[in-house]
Amino acid sequence: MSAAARAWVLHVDLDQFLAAVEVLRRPELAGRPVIVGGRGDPSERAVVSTASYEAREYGIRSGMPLRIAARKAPEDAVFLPVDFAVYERASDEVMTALREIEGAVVEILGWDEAFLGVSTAEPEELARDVQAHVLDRTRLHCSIGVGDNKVRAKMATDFGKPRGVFVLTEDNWFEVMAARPTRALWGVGSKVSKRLAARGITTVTELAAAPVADLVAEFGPRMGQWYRDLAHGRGPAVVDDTPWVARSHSRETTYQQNLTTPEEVDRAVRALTDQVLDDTAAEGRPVFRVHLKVRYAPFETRTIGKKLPAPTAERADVLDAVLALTRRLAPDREVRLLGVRAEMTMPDDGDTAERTPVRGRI
DNA sequence: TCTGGGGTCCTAGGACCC
DNA sequence: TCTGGGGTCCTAGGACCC
Repeated sequence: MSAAARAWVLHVDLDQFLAAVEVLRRPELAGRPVIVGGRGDPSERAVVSTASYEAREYGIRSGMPLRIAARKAPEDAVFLPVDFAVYERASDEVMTALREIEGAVVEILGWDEAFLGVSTAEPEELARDVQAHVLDRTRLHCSIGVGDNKVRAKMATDFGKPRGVFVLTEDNWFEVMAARPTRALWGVGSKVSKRLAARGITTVTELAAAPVADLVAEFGPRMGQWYRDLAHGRGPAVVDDTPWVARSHSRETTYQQNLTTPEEVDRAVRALTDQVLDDTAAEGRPVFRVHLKVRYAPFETRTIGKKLPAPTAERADVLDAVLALTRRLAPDREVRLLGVRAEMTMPDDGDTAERTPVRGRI
């Protein structure tokens, strides 16, 4: 007799998504090291968005500066610019294919990944069917993590790459994860892993055994509990397909030459603010808070923000607020990157209450 | 070796009230 | 004249994700 059907979470993640899409429209690139990033010019300040598996053999990774990638790349490597519109279309096709899976609830996480909520007795078999269906519809390969919740499904995917399926549940969680560094957990980044290490916690096992009171003291009530649960592989299991509504829009630019004068910074901020306001205006939603992100050369990032006196759709008001923030910047330091973000009021309540659903965090 | 651009959400601590 | 303690709300800044 076969196992009874039960609820599972599948995490679908496209393999080398950007590079794969580029190879689809340029078949002659198949088998060559393909590096997608920036404007495709490896002499510019930009980073690798996606490297094909062939490029990864040379140590090229996402997030690596293009200049470094160029140094590592072999002669037949191809550098390509990021082409948002094309990936957007490919992503839509993938999500459409996923929604064709009978009985699946689809929660989109990003361009190239989604959770599927399913009920089945044979989750691995279903995962293989999903891979075949996505390949049939889009000619793109994906890896799938199968879990008894979102955390385990998400973290399982890496073990299945490329083109594989991996199952991570309460039964094998510690067998797989115990000895790994805390940084391997989804949501533990470099800062948190360092703070944990300072308290003698370096592995998943150590975090799982840490007194929750200690973690709450260090990280606050919510995150302290969350990190401990994470180390046990515990997490939410409900997949939610409610359409996503953006909370904010932002624009960022890294300048090829640093900005050295307040006038240059001013001009740059005006241009970025205009672009952001085009995005918020397109949604017809007022702005209630603005942020300015600045990266001073060589690499110190600061974020400053300001809530507006009242939500407004008036460009001049928002621009004034952003320009006021720029006056708080160090006048004598060179600026390498500027970013402007506008948080928008939600359609209904006019404020930040009722923040569901959530994308980017489970 | 030198680090993108798009997002979401949490926490500390001050302000304010009783 | 000098001074409580506790709660809640709000603002600003930062950490993390793909």
